[in-house]
Amino acid sequence: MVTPEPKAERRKQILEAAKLVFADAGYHGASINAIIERAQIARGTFYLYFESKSAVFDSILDQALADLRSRIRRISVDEASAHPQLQLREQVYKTLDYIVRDRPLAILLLSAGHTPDAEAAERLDQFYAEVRDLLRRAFETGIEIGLLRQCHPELCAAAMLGMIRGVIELLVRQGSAANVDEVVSEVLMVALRGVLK
Amino acid sequence: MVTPEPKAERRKQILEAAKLVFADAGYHGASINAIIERAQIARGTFYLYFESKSAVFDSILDQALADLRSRIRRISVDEASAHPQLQLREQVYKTLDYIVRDRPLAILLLSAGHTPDAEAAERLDQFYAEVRDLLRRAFETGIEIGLLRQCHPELCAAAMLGMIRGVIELLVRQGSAANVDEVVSEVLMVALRGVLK
Amino acid sequence: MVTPEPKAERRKQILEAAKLVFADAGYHGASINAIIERAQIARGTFYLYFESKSAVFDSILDQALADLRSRIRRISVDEASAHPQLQLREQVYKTLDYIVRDRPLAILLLSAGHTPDAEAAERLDQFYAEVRDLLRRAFETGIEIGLLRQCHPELCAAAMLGMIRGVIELLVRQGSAANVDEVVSEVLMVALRGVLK
Amino acid sequence: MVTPEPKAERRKQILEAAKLVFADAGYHGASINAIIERAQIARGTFYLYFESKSAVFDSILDQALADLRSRIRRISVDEASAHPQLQLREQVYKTLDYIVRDRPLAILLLSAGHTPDAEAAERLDQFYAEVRDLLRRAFETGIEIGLLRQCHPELCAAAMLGMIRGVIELLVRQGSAANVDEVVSEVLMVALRGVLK
DNA sequence: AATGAATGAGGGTTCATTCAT
DNA sequence: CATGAATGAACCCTCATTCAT
Repeated sequence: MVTPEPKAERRKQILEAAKLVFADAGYHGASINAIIERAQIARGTFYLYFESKSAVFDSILDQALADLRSRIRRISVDEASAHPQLQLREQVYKTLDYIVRDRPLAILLLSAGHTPDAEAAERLDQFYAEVRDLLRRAFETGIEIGLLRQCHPELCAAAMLGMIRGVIELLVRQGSAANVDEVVSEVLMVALRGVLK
Repeated sequence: MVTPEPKAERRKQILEAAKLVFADAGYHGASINAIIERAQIARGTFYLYFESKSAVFDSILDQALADLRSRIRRISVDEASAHPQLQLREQVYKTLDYIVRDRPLAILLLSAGHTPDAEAAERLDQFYAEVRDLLRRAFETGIEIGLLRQCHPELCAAAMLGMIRGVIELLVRQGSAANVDEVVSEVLMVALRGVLK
Repeated sequence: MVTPEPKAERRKQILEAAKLVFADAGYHGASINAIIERAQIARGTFYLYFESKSAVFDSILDQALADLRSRIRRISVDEASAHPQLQLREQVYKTLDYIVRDRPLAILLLSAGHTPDAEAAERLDQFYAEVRDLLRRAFETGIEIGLLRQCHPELCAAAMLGMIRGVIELLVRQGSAANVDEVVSEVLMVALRGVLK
Repeated sequence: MVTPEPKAERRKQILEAAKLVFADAGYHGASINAIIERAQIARGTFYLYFESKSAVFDSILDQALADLRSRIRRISVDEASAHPQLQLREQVYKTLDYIVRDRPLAILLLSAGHTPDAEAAERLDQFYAEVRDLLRRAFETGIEIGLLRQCHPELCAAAMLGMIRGVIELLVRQGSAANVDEVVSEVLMVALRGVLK
């Protein structure tokens, strides 16, 4: 064995192929046929590494959500931490960068809410709900400490999340020239002016 | 035949049933079976009024897009017209109101971009592109006449569109208590502060 | 429509084809392919009439068991009824005759206990258990009223049932020349001499 | 290698595992997977010892049939031999005992006639045919020498064989309390009274 | 001798579409 | 106009068998 873990390699190969197919065709439209053709493996081999079609999908999604979660956390307002806006900027940058670097993944994240794979849909919904909650609590704190104007936290959270998805779509679908740095700057500018006092 | 145009009636009946089913189950999950059961018609009758499954879907989408287009237009800045912000507010209100009033339609508009029905997806994409263009040109004009700060028009347009989709999702999916009026106010507040000088 | 109930006709046609295939190949070995080829119908048509492969099998079995049950009942010993041996003879004759007339059905009844269709297997087992119980109670009664010797009722019931299955197999599998009448006579002779006082 | 014939050991180990699996799940339901898991060997190893799934099955069956054949032979009526009924009793006892002691084997023998493994089915059929022939010839001889009544030899042979299978099933499937001794006595009683003059 | 990853034919089932009535 | 029985391509998945290591 030249490679250290050939089984893990194969798994990755299948995951990668599946991600492309899912991004291309959506969950339902992605046939096992298309996946194994892209991965250059036999039909049975697929089922050696994944229990079912939904299992691959879930695996892709779970990895992505774990990666995203590791990039997002509460912003601390104590003096020991960096300036809140810097923290925010860094998180948004890292998140956008991660997503945009992997085009198929981005498409998948934008569309996975509309899957017949109920479990996956729920998991993605839950992730978005988490992010929204994080944002909402951030807004509430900001209002309390007099940093933000009296905005509607839940509404603003939904709006911000929508904004982010909107610019991701721009970056990913259209061949917009804008780079991530520029996008983060503009989005934060709009967002902050929109809610700061 | 009692009604003057029985054919048109039947068509509508099918469209209505299909809209509900599509919203419930997504494009792929919506079976002709489910549609004809809801419409209380026979299998063959369906194909008397529509060429195919995608044809109904396209028809629903086209109607919605036409309705939406009729609610959206360039904002005029000549003195004879109302104040630009008032025009904007009215358009946003009418649009949101139209969408939110018809929950199945809203769900369909939010998800149609992720269908295997390529034609429909393209048409919706095109519609969103139109709106984005409209917004972009508005931003460009605003910057020219010194009303708006030096923002990135295309990016801001995408962000605004995303915001709107974000709040629609909030209104439609979650049972948020927020009413359309409130939502419009908050969204416009964020958006305008975000870009005004 | 020439035939009174074309749907029922089709159903019968499929049942008949399926019965032949099941008898030929056993439950597992019987493919939907083989069934539809024999029935000269398309793949989808099959599922128009039966939910699944096991549904056809169950249907065939249920019909057979119902037919058999209608031919078997407790033997009454009151004076108003015919002589017990005559009743017995008639029942055995009618049962054997019914089974042997339908060769595929007979094979199916002999083999259905060894199916992966658990529901069907249980139903057949239960039927055999019923028959065995009936026989056992008959033996018990016979001993009580001094008609039969002190035999082991359960054991004898199992033996009798086995005998019947044995001769059915002879009639059905081998091209034995023996006719049903002769078989019934011989079997009853052995059975009765075996247990009578 | 500690053991003198490791190959033979391994073979036995696989045969034992396979017998259990076949008895549990039937021929079709028994997967190579289940067999190698029970035998604690790798997939490829299985095919080192057996050509195919059917080859193991055949091997199991052949062994059983050889064992059974060694327990059954013509009953001699010359004066030098033991009384025919004693010979018969001993053979039936040894046979039943052998079968009932090995529950999986018994199940297999009862069901093997209904396998998709045509070769196995034929071999079992042939064995049953042999036994039936033996019985038939015994009956014919019995009638000739005036020991038995004028019964139908072939029919009676089939009936007797069925009886035996019936009581085996009782012993093996249901947890009947009856022991082999008791069963042999009762069966012989019924059988002999059924055919003796 | 032993392994287990890889194979692919074949299984049961669904569903958009057609067409004779 | 309306019907609904019939179609068959395409789906996901299983499992006996092979072969490079």
